[in-house]
Amino acid sequence: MANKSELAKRMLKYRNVIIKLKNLGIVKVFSDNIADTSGLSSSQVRKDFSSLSIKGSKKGGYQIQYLVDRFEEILGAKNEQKVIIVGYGNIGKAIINYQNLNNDICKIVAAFDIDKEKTNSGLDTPVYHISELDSFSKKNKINIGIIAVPEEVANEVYEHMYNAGFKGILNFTRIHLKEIEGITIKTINIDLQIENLFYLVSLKEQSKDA
Amino acid sequence: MANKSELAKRMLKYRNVIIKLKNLGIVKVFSDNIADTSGLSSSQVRKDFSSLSIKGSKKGGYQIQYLVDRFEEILGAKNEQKVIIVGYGNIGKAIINYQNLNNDICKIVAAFDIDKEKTNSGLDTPVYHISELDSFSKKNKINIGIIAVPEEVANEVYEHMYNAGFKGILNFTRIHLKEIEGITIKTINIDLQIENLFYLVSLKEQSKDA
DNA sequence: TAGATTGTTAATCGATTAACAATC
DNA sequence: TAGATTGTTAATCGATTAACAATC
Repeated sequence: MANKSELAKRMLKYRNVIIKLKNLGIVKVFSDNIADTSGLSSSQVRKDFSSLSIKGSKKGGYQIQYLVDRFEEILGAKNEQKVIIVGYGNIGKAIINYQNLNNDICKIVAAFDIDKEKTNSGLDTPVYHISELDSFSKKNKINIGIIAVPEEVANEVYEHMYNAGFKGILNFTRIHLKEIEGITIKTINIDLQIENLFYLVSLKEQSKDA
Repeated sequence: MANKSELAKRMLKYRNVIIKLKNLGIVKVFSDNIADTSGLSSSQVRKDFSSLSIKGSKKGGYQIQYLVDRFEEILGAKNEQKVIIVGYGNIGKAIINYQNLNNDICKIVAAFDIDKEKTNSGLDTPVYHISELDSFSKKNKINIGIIAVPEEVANEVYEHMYNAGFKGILNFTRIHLKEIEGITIKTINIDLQIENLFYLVSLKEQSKDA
């Protein structure tokens, strides 16, 4: 289960790293180089490449341009995609700011909120009332969205989006959204990560004292 | 390796979920309830609780107040902690906005940037020149920081913070920062998550067509 | 008692790593 | 050739799950 998702994550890492190496003017790389820059083991790099039918030459390593091409082929050309966000509170706004800057991966083309006071179609990222979500996403063929609403309504919004035909959701709330057949969910829980960091650091400090 | 970190992550999840259940007025829970709300299996909940010496009663489940107390004991009281952020560009600003809102976990008390034009000690979150990082963090006993600088300088900033005695780093760049003895790193790569989501969704759509 | 749930052990599952033959 | 690196298989490692005895 974690399988596909983890490999996919590594694939994206590989592509990013490879593009960076190419930009540095490097022409060929060894599994070791890629391992170092991506924080993985060389065994894993070779294993993944092998499973993706990416060929290297013994002794010669991998041609960087070939890698770039292969990954583009496998992952699809990297063209900007459109997403919408539900929830135009402070967090929603912060995400919009974060995302729409120096980012060629995706663009948040609209926000939706239940509060009519917040709607404003004159902004760079227009804000519509939630009741317009279905028609907007259908019209613009958008099926991936971000949830940045208060926890209490996260599941409700999730269901709404599911019914509206969304296929992918990026969840910024602390609530666990149960994955239903036909929809993929990713959760980014920044608070949890920070808490986790604090906890791990405190653990280390304790064990050092002991 | 992933071990400790994964368990820690689940522990934080447990605490969050348990507090929510308590706030709903629930008095006792079964491993099943916790599994559902946290997206884990009941086996795992029982196993984790067991390894944390958290006792339930057969048939009676777990007393919620007891759970709250135990987790507080284990994880430490949840009091706000201070962090700083390096990088006061758009992303840094977005993170500051995100973090300092409705969040009792941590507070970003200062930002640092190399650009003197950006320094401004009059803001809610004051911005200082990077040269003041060492003295500020020492004076305020801060050893956890966020990196939100351009990729090219991420490793440089990382080294700087390491030398300044930082113990934990939350990395918002796409660069892999190699963990050194004595410092813990968490990376939050929002772009990668979104890319990943797009990729997984497209995979599913393809397999459906086939 | 009958039914339900914990606590724990054993089985499974899968991911990662080690190792090395093939070979450039 | 000698040395180095891939590609792949086998071994390891650990995490998750299943199952069930204990027991409330």
